[in-house]
Formats: sequence, structure tokens, C-alpha cells
Amino acid sequence: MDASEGGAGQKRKTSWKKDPEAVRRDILHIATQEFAAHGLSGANINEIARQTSTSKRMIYYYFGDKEGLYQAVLEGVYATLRAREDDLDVAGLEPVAALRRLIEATFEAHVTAPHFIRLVMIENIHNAEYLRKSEIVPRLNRSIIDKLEDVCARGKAAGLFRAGVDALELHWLTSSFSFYNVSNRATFSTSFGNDLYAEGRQAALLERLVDMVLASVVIGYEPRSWSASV
Amino acid sequence: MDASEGGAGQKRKTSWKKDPEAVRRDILHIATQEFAAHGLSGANINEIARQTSTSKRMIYYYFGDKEGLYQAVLEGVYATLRAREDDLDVAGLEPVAALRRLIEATFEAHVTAPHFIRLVMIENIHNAEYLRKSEIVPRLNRSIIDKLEDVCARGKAAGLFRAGVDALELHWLTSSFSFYNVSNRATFSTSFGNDLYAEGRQAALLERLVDMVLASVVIGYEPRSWSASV
DNA sequence: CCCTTTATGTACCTTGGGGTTAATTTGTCA
DNA sequence: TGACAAATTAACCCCAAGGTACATAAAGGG
Repeated sequence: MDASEGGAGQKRKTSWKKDPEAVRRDILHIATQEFAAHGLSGANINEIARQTSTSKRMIYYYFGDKEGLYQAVLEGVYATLRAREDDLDVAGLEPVAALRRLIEATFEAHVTAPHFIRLVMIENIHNAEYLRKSEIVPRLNRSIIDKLEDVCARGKAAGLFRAGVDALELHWLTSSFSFYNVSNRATFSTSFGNDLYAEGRQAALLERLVDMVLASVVIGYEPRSWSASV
Repeated sequence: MDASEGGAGQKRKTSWKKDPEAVRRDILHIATQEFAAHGLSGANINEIARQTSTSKRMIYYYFGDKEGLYQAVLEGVYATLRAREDDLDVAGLEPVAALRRLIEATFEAHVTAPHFIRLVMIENIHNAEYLRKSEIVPRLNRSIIDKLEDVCARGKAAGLFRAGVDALELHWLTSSFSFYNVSNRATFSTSFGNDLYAEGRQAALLERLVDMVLASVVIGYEPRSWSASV
């Protein structure tokens, strides 16, 4: 009460700084969480506005409408994940170790990027409508494929990899279990128990997946798991 | 115009049959498509009502509220898919052929059940909240695991399968690529092209997946694919 | 210093859509 | 045959939430 006293002007904001970039980032940050949590139609603009340090008005000022905000969020998480992929350097590793590293990194990246996973799930529900509209996302996707193609080429040249091995298929395969591991955890655990997500079990699972892929790619590969006799 | 003439009573429905079960089925059928297409918050009750041969009021009469309808839809698709799994009989096949068959059937089942896939995606967005509440779904999930456990036991007993092979992990793995293949088709194609979904390519992909799993499960398995020399 | 552009706050508008009320018809069983 | 429950219709309610109008303060330049 009694908000009308003069003083240093606490209650009624009589002055504020202009900081467009910070405001944009703030909105995008909160919106990412809300869209990831509730989906496009489920997210609430008023709720997003409430959590930011700015007002609903600014959301519309910077992003036009709800779909514009969603699109910006989507592009943001894609950019973040692809940047992480770019940081991964396997050029110095020999082919088998490099491939192992790429699979493990992809698996871990998915585990530690739940927002990304959820937004991709949501985007698939919308048949990738917004991803298709994006001008920036298509440019981001070469990096991981390039790396895999390089590793495959080196592996084949060294006579280590089977001739039919395909980088795109390998990426698809690696993505499939890495993505599913996070995306479908809730329903899988509910249906079949959460043993596979128990302490230590994820690492063992990853080891088996890596073994499995390597066994199908590398000629004469000796698996490390699923081979225990009893 | 002129809807008030007596006649056989076309305009104003002066008579209707009671058929609760048909009405329920009708609503559930339309609602399944709508929830699968737009998600829980995205689906529109008025639109569902419009497409049924009954009225919105009946939706609330039979299902209580939107969430009740969604829950019924979810249970419906689970029951349908699990029933299909029950029909699959591999007890008569020798272990390797049986496992091959189970993987192929799972893959195909996912391809031909897009509503199920989408509803599971949606349910995962909701952290399996409604699946957990379900009284009937948990009972449906034993069948596929039982089959896999039987095959694994027979395979191990015959000295064909590695000792570490685990039915739950196998199911997880088979589900992962089968599910991802459908669920993430839109974003994957947008990001990396739709080569893997082109004519004939899916069958080749499945063959490689089966090979890969069998190679990691069956001792001394000779793969059929990815082994072409050039 | 004033004028323009950019950025921000406050208050408001509009409607889509989830949910309900009340009345009517159908079927059934004493 | 008439009361009662179950099924159905039509019309209505109402508020959450996406979006906008308007005023105004900051920044920058001439």
C-alpha cells in the first residue's frame, strides 16, 4: 500500500533502461521452457509473460505472434544443439574410436538436451511445419553428416569398415535410439518398468548399443558386452 | 426455409433410436483422429462433435470432460495395438527365425499404426500422466515381453544366443528404431532429406536393422546386408 | 533541445471453445 | 399405461487467453 510517495521511485517504474537484446533473450529463454513443457497450443502467452521480467506486449513486439515465438524457440534449440555437435572433434581419432565417440556423444547430447527433444517431438506432431519454414535450420545440419562421412571414408579406406556402410543410415540409427531413450522414457517406464533408466543401467545400455553398431560396421569387431557367458 | 411442415419429419428430428454403444464408438473413432492430429490441448471438442453423427453434449455425457475422452482414446489405441501383438505367433518358429519375425512385425506394426505413434508421442509430452492413470493399459503389456523372453530362453537353451541377451533390452531396442522411424520422419526428412523413406529403401533399412540385432544376439550370425564388398 | 525512432508499460478488446442447463424423447418394467 | 431411468437435443454460459490500442519514456542525431 501507499505506493504514491515520491522517493527514489520504487513502485511506479519512473525509469528503465533500454536493452532490447536482453529482453529478447529473456523472453526466448522462458518461452523455450514453456513450449517444451506444454507444446504449441498448450503453452500460455500470459504465463510466459508473467515469468519474464517484461510484459506480454514485448513478446508481440519482438516475435509478432505465438507462432513466431514458437518458431524462434525452435530455431534456438536447433542452433544450440548443432553448435555442440560442431565442437566435437573426431578428426584426430582413428576410425573405430571416432565412430565410437560420435555415437557416445550423440547419446549423451540427447540425454542432456531434454528441451530440444521435447521441442522436436512437438514439431513432429506438427509435421515439421515450422522447421520447414525456417531459413536457418537447414544450414545447420551438414556438420554431423560431414563428420560421419569423413569417418566412414577413412574407415573404408583403411579396410576396417564394411563397404556398404552409409553415413546417413548411421546417423539415423544413432539418432533413433538416442532420441527414443529420452522421448519415450515416460511411456516406456510406465508400460515396462524403469529398470533401463536405473542407476548405472544407462551406461551399460549405451555400451551395448555402441557394440552393436560397431559390430555391424567394423569387420571382425570384438564386442565388449552381451557376450558374458552366464 | 419452411421447415415447419408436418410430412415425414425431415428437418426437426422427431424421432431417433437409442444406440449408446454405436454413439460411443462413433465419438471415440473421430476423437482418436483429432487427438492424434492435434494433441490434447490442440484438439477441439466442437470440431470432434461436428464430425460425429451426434452432438457435443453426448461427448460430455459419455466421457465426462476432454481429458476423459483423451484417456479413453489412449486406452483404445493401446488395446488395439496390443491385440495385434497377441495375434502374432512365433512359438512354432526356431529361435533365430522367431526373433527375426518379432523384429520385423514390430517394425511393420509401427509403420501401419500412425495414430498409435502420434498418441504415444503426445502422451510422452504429458509425461505419461494419463497412461499412468489407466487401469487397463498396464495389463496389456506383458504379451510382447513374454514372447521375447520365451524366444530368448529357447535361443540360449539351444546354445544359439549369447548368455547376456535380455528380453526387455531387446524390446526397447526394437521399439526405439521402429518408433523413431515413424515419429520423427517429418523432422528427419526436413533436416537430412527423405532418402531413407524413398521407395524400397525402408525394406533395406529394416533388413539392416534385423541383421544388426541378430548379429549382436546370435552367436556367429552371418549378416545379409552392409557386407557388400563395394 | 527538439524531433524521430525505438522500446516499453497499461489497459483493454474479442472470441474460441470447454463446459452446462433444461427440456424432450425413447425404452422398460410394475 | 404410466412412472422412471437412460439417452438425446438445442440453446446457452463464461472466461481464459491470444491479440491490440494508446500513451509515454528512453536514446540518438542534427
